[in-house]
Amino acid sequence: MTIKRTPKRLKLGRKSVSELVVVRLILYRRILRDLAFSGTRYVFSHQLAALADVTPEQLRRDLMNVRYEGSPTRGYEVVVLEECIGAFLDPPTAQAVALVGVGNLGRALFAYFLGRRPLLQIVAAFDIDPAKVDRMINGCPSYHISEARTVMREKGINVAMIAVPAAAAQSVADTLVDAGVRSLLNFADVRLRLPPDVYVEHIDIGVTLEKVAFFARRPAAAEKDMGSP
Amino acid sequence: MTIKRTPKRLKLGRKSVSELVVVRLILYRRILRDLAFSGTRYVFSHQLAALADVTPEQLRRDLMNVRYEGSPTRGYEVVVLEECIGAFLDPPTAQAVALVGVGNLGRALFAYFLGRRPLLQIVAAFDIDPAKVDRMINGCPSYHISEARTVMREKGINVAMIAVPAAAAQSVADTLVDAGVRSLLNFADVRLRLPPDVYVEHIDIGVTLEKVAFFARRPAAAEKDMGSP
DNA sequence: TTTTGTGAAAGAGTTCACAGCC
DNA sequence: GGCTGTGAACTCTTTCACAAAA
Repeated sequence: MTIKRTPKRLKLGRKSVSELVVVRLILYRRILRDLAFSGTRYVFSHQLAALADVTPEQLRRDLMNVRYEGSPTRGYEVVVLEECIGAFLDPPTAQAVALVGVGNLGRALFAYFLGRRPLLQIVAAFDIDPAKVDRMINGCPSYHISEARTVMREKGINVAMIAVPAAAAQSVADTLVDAGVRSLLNFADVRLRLPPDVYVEHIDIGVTLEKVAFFARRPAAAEKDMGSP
Repeated sequence: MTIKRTPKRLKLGRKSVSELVVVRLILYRRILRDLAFSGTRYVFSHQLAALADVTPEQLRRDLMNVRYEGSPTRGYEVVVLEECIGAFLDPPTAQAVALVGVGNLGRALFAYFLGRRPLLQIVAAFDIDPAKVDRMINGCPSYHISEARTVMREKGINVAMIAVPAAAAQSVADTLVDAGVRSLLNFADVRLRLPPDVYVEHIDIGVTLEKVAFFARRPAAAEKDMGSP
């Protein structure tokens, strides 16, 4: 009966993909890498789905976004599928990442990225503490935050991680956006207010732990996860 | 035409609430605390919604889960609403939390919980490194992981955070479940396979950064966030 | 057979739109 | 007027179920 029409959401880039699909594709690829490393040649959707903790139907639907078809007899060829997902996900060229805040969390992030992820490298760290500035940290130069604009333009950085105390996060984010950042990963437990063309992802540890504690006292009903990323 | 019937998902606890609603309620409460601290007495839904980066309609719908009604003239009374959300979210008694892995990330987590969150306290830390075991870390005793079962039973811990290398995470998780944990927050970048009555939340930093990097190179379409937690 | 890829249906979550109230 | 609470509509996501393939 309703004659409504809400066109909305014109495709972005080539074809519009939801964040949920992107996250799962990233996850599938990681699992495929492990499989390839352990010598597996082929996987069926139900096997890969089990490893990723999703249903086989969901996996297959997600893979429709990638240009690759499996064989009904052998399933998916591990390395080929991994490459096809990569072709979909990866930037044409490596992306440089900045890290702001070199406290415990910042150092943990450095440790995380040591060795892996050649396409995403932390190439600059920032802080305000004079003791942490103008040094090399895990092979990466650190600067005072006041130099952000210059350094980030120079190195062409457009992705940054914020690992500073909550009180400083908004001002740091403003500085980064001013320095040309397009996309942010924020670990401080404040919601950042930024221009709509900047993509922000919050990893809110406090909220997440409260959530986990909340669901720790449910009756006994099995509930699925597939949560944060 | 289809005569299908899929009853499914019987309510859990009192009334079934989705994870998304729980996360947002936790977020609203944090913002209400800040507002109360800064002396604000009343908020309208559109103000609180703006601070939480959701629509006013969504905020109001989320609040339907909480036993509290606002006034059309003054909006919501900050401290009262905060308390009502607390009554919904909080455990009847404080919850004890364990932390496994006292590396950089583990120490960052300690720093995170210093002072705040009186209802969620890290009361035991575990590691395998002899240098980190049988000491006090931020006022919290640390034990070898082999003592987990005893210590956790003794202290009645049923929530744990896993901050160990990926290779060790599954085995740690198995140990914890054996020790009676009902709910886990996992920071290692592996998907844990656990019995369905254990609630698991993954904070997968690698996946999340790849996601952020992916969305850093979108055309220019404004996309909302409200992501991981 | 068992598996893949995919329309179609179901289920979740969000937004619209309006009644009722101050 | 401007606000809240909420049924109804809408949109997004997942699951079902089946044709086609090897």
